[in-house]
Amino acid sequence: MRSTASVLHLDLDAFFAAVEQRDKPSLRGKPVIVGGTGGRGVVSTASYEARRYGVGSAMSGREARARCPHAAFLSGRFHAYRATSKLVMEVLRDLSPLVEPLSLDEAFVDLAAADLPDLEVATVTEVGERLRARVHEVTGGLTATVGIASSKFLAKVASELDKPDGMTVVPPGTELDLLRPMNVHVIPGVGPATAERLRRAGIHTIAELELVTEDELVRLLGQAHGHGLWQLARAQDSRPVVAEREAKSVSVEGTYDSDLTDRRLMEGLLTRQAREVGTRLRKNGLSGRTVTIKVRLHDFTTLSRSSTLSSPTDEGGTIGRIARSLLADLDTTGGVRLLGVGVSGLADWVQEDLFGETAAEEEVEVVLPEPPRRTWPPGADVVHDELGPGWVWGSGAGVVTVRFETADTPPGPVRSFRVDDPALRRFEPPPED
DNA sequence: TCTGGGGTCCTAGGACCC
DNA sequence: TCTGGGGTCCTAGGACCC
Repeated sequence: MRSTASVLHLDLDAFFAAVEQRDKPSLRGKPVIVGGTGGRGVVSTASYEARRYGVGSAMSGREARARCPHAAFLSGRFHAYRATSKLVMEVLRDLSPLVEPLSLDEAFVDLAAADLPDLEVATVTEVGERLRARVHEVTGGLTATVGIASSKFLAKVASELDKPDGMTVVPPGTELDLLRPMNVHVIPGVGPATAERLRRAGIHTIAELELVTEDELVRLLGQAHGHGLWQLARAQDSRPVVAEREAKSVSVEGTYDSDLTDRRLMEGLLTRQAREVGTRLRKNGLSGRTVTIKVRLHDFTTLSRSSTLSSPTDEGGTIGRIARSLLADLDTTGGVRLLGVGVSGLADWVQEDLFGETAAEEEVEVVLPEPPRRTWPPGADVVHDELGPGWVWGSGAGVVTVRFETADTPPGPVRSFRVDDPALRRFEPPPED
C-alpha cells in the first residue's frame, strides 16, 4: 500500500455489448447479450438493458433467453473488441508508461510513473475524469468506470462502486473504513468455494476477516490463499503494476452441442485443435514442453492428462500426436462434452532460430513420445505427416492413402494425400524388426 | 440439454537425486 | 535391516478471474 492514491483501475462498461451497440445503432437502448448463442453457450456480456431482466455473465444462454427473450443474442465479434481494446490501452499508455492489461476491457495504470505535478487526491481525480472522457472519445462513445487508490486491490474494489460510467477515488488513510463493512466476496480471489468456507467459520465481512489470526486463515484456506487474504483484510497490498507479463500457456478447447462418443472423431478434433495451438505458438514466437489435454465428460467431471517433452515444440503435428495418445488412456464411453489441448512450460524463444538446422533435426528425434517401433507390413513405405508415422495403404492417380498407427490405438486413421502434399514430409524404409 | 473459453495460481503426492 | 531430509520436477485436480 502506498501513501498516495496512485494506482488506477479502469473497467470498460459491458464492453462487448457496448461495442455492438456502438456499431449497430438499432441495438442502442435495447437489451443486447453477447454469448449464449450455441446449444451449450453461456453469456459473456449483457448490456445494462439486459441486466435489468436479471441476465448476467456466465449465465446459460437457455436461462438468459427465458429471462429476456426479446434481447438481441450475438455470438461476438472479437476482432472488433480487440481493435477497440487496443485504442483504449493506447490512451492509457499515453497517460503512463506503466499499464497492466488484465483482459480486453480492464487494466491497471501506475500513476506514480506518469508525468503528473503531484499525486494529491484532487490531481488524480481530475486525471481520472479526463481519462474517462478521452476513452469515450477515442472509442466512439464507450463508457468506462475508474477506481483510484493506494493499491491494486483498493483500486479494483473502488472501480466496482460506481458502475457504469463512474469513478471512485479512495483517499489514502481511508482504505479500511471503506473495506470493513464490505462482504468478503468483494476480495479478488474469494469465489464461491472460499466464501462458503469463510461463511462456515462465521466470517462474512472484511471486518470479521480482520479479526481472524493468520495461522487460522492458513489452516482454513492453505498457505498462499490464507496468507494473501490475511493481508488483504488489512488493506496490505504491495503488488506492483507490471507492464509486460509473459504468457504461461496456450490452449484451445471446445464444447460440443451433443456429447461425442466416436473416438475417431475425438482424435480428429484434437488434431485440429493441436494445429491451432501450434499456429498460435509460432505466431507469438513461443514453444513449450508440456502438452495437456482436457476432457469434460457428459456428467461434467473434468479430466486432464499431460505429458512433458524433453525439449519444447511449436508443431501442431507433435502436439496432436501426444494429445491423441493421452486421450487413449481415458475412458470416454459415457460421452464427452468438451475437448481441449494446451501447451505450457513455455520458452519464449524458437529453438530453430537459436541453434539452426542441426538442432531442429535433433528436436524431431527427441520430441517423439516414443520411437516408432511398430511392425509395418512387409515392403511398406513408411511416411511421416503431422499425425506422425504411418504407412502407405494405397496409391493411384497422384494420391496416396496412408494408414496411421500408434502403439496405443491401432489401427489408426486412414487419410489421403496428393503425392506432392508437403504434409507428407519424408519417406523412410520400414524398420528392420 | 443447467454449467464457454482462455487464462493464472495453488496444492498434494510421487519420483528422483543428493 | 531400518530409516533421514531437502529440493526439484512432474502430474492431476481445483479455485478463481474476465
